[in-house]
Amino acid sequence: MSRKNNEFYARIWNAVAAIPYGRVASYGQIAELAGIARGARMVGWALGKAPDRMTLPWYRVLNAQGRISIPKGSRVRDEQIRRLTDEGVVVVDGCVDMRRYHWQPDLDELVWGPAAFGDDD
DNA sequence: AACGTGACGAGGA
DNA sequence: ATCCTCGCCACGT
Repeated sequence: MSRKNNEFYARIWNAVAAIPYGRVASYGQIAELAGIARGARMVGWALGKAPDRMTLPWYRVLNAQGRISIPKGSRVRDEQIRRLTDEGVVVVDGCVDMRRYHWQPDLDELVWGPAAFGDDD
């Protein structure tokens, strides 16, 4: 913040806010959506500084492997698992099945557009 | 200006 | 599959 990059954070938060309920996205994915290629690390950093993290679906952001990146023992990690589970996302040992919950904007549009429902397989 | 840091990611051992 | 190393980007000291 303090710098013009404030807009840069806004984009990240905006991208995070775009993640649909019950779905998850990776840091790298959010970075790209925010226009910051390979800026995955920045996403996590920005989320930590998010002023409105209470209303932001930060918990829907995981690493590319579908694994929660927040260290164990952290109160926040526990909250993330709790919130995801509350949305119907199955979390096992801090891991989520990306094949099932990964948010794919393109596919999402394809699925929700026509008439199908979001549950392949 | 330089070096270290982090809620990352890809690739090699 | 797990562990380690290196590359990335922007920030903090």
